[in-house]
Amino acid sequence: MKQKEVYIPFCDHCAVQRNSVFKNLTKEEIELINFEKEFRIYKRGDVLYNEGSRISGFYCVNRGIIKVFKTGIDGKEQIIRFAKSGDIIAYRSVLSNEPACTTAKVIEDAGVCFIPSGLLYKFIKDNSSFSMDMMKLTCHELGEANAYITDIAQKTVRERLAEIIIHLINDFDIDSEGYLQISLTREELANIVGTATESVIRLLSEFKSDKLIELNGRKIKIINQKMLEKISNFFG
Amino acid sequence: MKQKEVYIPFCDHCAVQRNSVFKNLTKEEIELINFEKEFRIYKRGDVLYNEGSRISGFYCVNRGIIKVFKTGIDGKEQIIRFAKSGDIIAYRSVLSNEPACTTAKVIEDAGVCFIPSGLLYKFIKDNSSFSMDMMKLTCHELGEANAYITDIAQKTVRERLAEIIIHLINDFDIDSEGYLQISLTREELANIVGTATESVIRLLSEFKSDKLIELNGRKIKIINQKMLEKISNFFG
DNA sequence: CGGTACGTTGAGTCATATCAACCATAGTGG
DNA sequence: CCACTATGGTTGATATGACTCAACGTACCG
Repeated sequence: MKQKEVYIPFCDHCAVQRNSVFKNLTKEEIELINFEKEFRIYKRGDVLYNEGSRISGFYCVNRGIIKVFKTGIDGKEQIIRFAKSGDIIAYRSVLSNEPACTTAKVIEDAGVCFIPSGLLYKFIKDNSSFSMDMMKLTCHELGEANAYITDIAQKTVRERLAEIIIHLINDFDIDSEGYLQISLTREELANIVGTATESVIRLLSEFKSDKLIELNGRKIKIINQKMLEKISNFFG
Repeated sequence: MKQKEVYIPFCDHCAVQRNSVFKNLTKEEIELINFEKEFRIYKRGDVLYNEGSRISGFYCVNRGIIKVFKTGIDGKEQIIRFAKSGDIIAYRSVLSNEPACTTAKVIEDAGVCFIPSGLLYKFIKDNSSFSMDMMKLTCHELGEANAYITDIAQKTVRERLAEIIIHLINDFDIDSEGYLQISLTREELANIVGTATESVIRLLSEFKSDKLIELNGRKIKIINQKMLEKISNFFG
């Protein structure tokens, strides 16, 4: 992990602007993060932390994409969420004071700030607006988790795959040519949907012959989003 | 809903003792809840609030059992959690300031205190210990939701049913004769596991012939918990 | 006594998992 | 430079878990 001329982001040009969870911190508090944080650079495949480990802080993603997953029986990953620029991860373990219930692994080369737990506790204690924002964030995530439980329990793999594609569009956008701005292996897609890799492959090529998407390796081009939404039964 | 001589519980004899999320509130704050809360009595089948509605407060269960569920496609319920004495529900919607993402319905006749949102906001603002406890609660629930996503995505119905039974034992205990202290319809069981009613029926009678449980209507007697744990692949 | 909700069982079907073989690509080391 | 290996992608054949549909039993309730 050579780091030649690493540009370390300053918090006050970074998180605050983005309407992030830090938006209600005071100048002094931001300055404190800026002082105590540790900027780290990761490459694809690097692990930020492992399921079961105790962590002494949380992470704020500056750039890149991280996948957050649980490891199920016989090692199969279940991807719980992705984190991208502006998102924080591992705060759940810090706040519930439990070992990490997930592993975080880099999907696209990333720059991440590590912020010690102490600061999180301090801000929650001192700054009730921040406290409220954190609560809002957590509760929102809980709501999404509940929705996902229902989906996974009730929808078919086909519906779920379509829905995941819609979610990825919402979270990562598509470029001017219609290409989804995140590329995942078929296995990773399977590990979000909760199915076998082969099923994802088959369904993707089904979507392709139905002219809903086009495929170029890992790049997915969205042709008919409306129809995908219809298939997914998803109204969000 | 006739209420003759309703005994309204006093908060200081109630929640605080129980090592609940309210344990770090001051005497004055507890008194405030006691003053502003509204005690309500519900019978089996009554609905506390509906998915999609805006709610102006949250609920603290004094006695009884409530099921909290989302309604999926063609009206099939997905039970997310149960709430019993000492548990609070609907706080998620209040804190995230979103409409309720679940419906809450009574399973066993219940007494419930309704506490207006304002108090929750106030306590989070004024009392950082409480704020931290709420955060801990939410984050813990989020961890459980994540675990459940993984289970539902990766385990078979058989494994999940066994696991649910174990969870129910942990949450609701068994009486001196080994009977699980919560009784659910087969359909409700199916709506936790995320499967069809018929599948639950078949698997339960399978468990019965394997001498893992005995069945008396809705009452489930636990014979071989160890084996159920083994089947469920659950280590918690 | 009929009605409604719940429980049970059997039979047939289908979506999805599993297993296996094969190809493409890229990185590695001798 | 070429085998060698690992990783990811694809396709086909086969197996099966779980759902659906349907019929029927049971029990409680007004």
